[in-house]
Amino acid sequence: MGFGNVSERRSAPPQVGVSVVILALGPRDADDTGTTPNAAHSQLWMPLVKRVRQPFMGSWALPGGHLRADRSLEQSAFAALESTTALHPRYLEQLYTFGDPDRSHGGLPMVSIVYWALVEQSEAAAFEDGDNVRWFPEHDLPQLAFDHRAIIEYALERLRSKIEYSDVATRLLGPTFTLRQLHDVYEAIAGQSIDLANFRRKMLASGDLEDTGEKRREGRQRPAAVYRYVPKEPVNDTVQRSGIPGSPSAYSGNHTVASLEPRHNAAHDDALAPLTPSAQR
Amino acid sequence: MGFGNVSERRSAPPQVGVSVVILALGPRDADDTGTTPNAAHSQLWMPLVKRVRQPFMGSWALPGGHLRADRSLEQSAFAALESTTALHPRYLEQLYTFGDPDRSHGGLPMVSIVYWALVEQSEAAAFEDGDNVRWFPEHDLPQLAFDHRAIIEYALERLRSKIEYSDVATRLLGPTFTLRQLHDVYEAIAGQSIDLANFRRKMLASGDLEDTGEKRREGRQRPAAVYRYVPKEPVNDTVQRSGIPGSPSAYSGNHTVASLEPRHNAAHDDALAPLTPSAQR
DNA sequence: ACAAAAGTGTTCCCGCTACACCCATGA
DNA sequence: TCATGGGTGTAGCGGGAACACTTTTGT
Repeated sequence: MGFGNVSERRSAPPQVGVSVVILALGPRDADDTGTTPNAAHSQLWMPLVKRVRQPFMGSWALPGGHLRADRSLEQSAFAALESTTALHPRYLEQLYTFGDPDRSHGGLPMVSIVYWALVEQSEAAAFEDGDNVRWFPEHDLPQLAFDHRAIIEYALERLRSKIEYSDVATRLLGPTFTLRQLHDVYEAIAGQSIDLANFRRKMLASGDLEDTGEKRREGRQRPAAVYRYVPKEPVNDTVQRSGIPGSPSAYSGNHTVASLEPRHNAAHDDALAPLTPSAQR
Repeated sequence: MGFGNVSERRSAPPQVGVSVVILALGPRDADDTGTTPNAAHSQLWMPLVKRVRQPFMGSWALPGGHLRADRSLEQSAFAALESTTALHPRYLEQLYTFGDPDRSHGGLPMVSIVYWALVEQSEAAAFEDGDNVRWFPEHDLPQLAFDHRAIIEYALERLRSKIEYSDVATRLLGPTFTLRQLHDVYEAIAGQSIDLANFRRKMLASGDLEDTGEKRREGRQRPAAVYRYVPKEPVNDTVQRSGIPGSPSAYSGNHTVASLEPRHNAAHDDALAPLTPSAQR
């Protein structure tokens, strides 16, 4: 392998890899343990892996993997996600590509194409921590390798903004949910209280929630109506090409079920949910 | 160099490069020539380069270049931009990273980290087309190589959304401008008419425009007040690390003046204006 | 019957739209 | 003095925030 001299190595292209920020809703009340002050609402958790080599050996880092020329970036991200955590995300979207020379801190210069994923609560709850993979709550992260701390912050920002004009919130829950559950998700992400009455009206007014007819009892009081996310947006499947954010390019492997999921309207910015199999706005 | 067998090549990492979508406001009325129907408002133009090799030889493509391990992605994007067009963008932001295996169409599998840039009108107007570099209007693009057409579409989408909560519009003009000029930009990007009276009020109400005291005559009637973009947002320069979207990591080279520019509030999505030298929001 | 959660009503305010209007300037 | 563009006024609509209220259920 080895490159020639220093200047050759400098003008050479850097290494490239994929990393994933995986987010899931934590259990409702882990705060009775006294660790967190008194979190009124739930929190987001994410799995991290322990580094076994320098630099940052022993620190925690985002799950990651390599790129392969015969796979899409999304597939590579998915592979990285699955290989370390065996989770099935309900949402997966490119976040940003990081490539600053000094982010490697002594390692090889590295360009990281970072994705972020949402996993539904139940699946995350079933996951057992191992020696080298452990879940951490958003507000109590350990020492992180490289610039991963900032990357996570950025992913959370993206989530916070995206919740306002897309269906990401529902991806942290199962396919059906009560308005209170959804409300909890919004509060967890926003980090502040939201008027329940107005929230409920706004959600129902959006027209994207369909009453399943079921009732579900969350606490031990009156059961709540159960809804499903079903956007009315007719889905315009027109000029989209593969590899383009709006168009998913379906996995070749058949991992990731949880597929026949809602489309959503891209009100504002960028990439949509590539996990969705059909093209969308 | 050559790789071994097919499967080795498949699992090998793909090539990586940078491309840039460069946008500038076109001249006010190129429509008298009869080419375009009767464009009420200005249009966006972008420079493209002609490909001189297969695949897509002879087609037009986005300006691009290589990555170097000793340069940030932004610097590489800037270099690519400057080497082909010698322009000085007033805005530069990462757009998306494309890496689908089949986007190469017979060439080597290629991951493209795409940036988009805004150039001020006057500079773009001064630019002379060459044999291999030519400006095209948004609504009359030629045959494009690879998935570049879709990439451009995506960049335009991003611009359209970003105009609503950031200062990108001003980056298509000089450092100072009249409200009418700004209005034109908005119409060009939105592609539709916007009530001037309300527009003016909204802009002024935002508090980000400062009256310079000057007057400027655009047509040959009453001169208009000249404004400067000066966001009030106090700029929180806190925990930002280099390589992270919000933090610019200033060019090592000193190209790109046009630097002491406004910060803006990141209302919604993702990367801010990395051209801005000071950290923001 | 009481507590807790589900779900509804009502009021106020603010921002955006539409469109009418007045003012400054040069030909 | 008239045309053109700069700039202001105003009435109405609609969505969100605040918060009081009713209904359903389990203990």
